[in-house]
Amino acid sequence: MNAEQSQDVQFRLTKAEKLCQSYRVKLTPLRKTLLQLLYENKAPLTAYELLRLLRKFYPKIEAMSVYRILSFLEKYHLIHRVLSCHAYAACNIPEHQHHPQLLLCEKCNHSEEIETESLKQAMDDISTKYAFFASKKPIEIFGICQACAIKP
Amino acid sequence: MNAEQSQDVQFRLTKAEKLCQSYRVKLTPLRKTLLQLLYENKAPLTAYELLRLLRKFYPKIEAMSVYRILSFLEKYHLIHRVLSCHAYAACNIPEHQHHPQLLLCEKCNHSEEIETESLKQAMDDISTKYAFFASKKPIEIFGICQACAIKP
DNA sequence: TTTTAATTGTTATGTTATAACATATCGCGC
DNA sequence: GCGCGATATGTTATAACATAACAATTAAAA
Repeated sequence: MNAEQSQDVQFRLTKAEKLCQSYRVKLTPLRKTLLQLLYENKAPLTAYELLRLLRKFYPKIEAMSVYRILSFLEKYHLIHRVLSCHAYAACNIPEHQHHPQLLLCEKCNHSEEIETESLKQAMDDISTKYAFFASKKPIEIFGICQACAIKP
Repeated sequence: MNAEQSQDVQFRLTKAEKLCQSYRVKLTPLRKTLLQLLYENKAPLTAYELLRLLRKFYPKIEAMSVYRILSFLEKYHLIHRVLSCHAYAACNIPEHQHHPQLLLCEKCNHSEEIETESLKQAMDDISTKYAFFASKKPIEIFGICQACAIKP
């Protein structure tokens, strides 16, 4: 990770801290470390991948704790649970609630959070047409990202 | 299940048989029974739910066989794998390949396969805007269906 | 009829997720 | 500082989902 990226991670962590303060909840060291791991990874990480990574800092941590932390972070919109790949991705815009839209690359596993107006519009159309009240669980779109498409 | 529904199941099974014939593959009794179970259920069923149901007819069947049959049926577009709930739903329009759009009710678990032009359009927009080549894995939209919304 | 491919059986194990209860730590009123 | 409740984490067990590897059987082609 280069200096710019590392700075970005720090910036996002600070933002997360402030958000937690505003919610009157605590971003404990454990929670912060896990969040940092997600910030440092473009690809969503599974609970057990996070477990292995966390053990470098907290050798005795168990799966249960990881799941608890993930629940906490999800509750405060700091991460998205990516249902389709049993994994968890950092949220890019935790400061306002939204219906997340995720592009998931099937080759490199990277996830990109997007905000596309026509997709929002489509959701509205569906609500109307089918009287279906969509929740805010991420819409997961699979495919091949540009970087992977141009690779040999 | 009433007579009309039962007739519909038979109709879809016949259609599935014909499709398999056209693909030169076999819809064996085991595969057909599993498919029928999915046709008879509005809600997607998990592999292990299917296992329990199948054992009424094939008492000695194991999980592995269920997964194999599910792979087969998915390969020939007869069912969709619903990633988010580890479950499998019958496809409504197996005769032509498409990018499935699923409405999943969080209360009653029913799934409805829809075809909404604006959602298709949104996918095209995203392809263009992000140079992202979407695959045909189902788009899963969560929420509350009309029937559940009006219930007490 | 032989031989080849497809299907199904069997056992073992890997992966993801939660339940239930114990212990520790923090913040607050006193 | 002390006791108390709330929050956070530790610990163990187990449920739920999924695949690997190899054996046996059945169907179809040569």
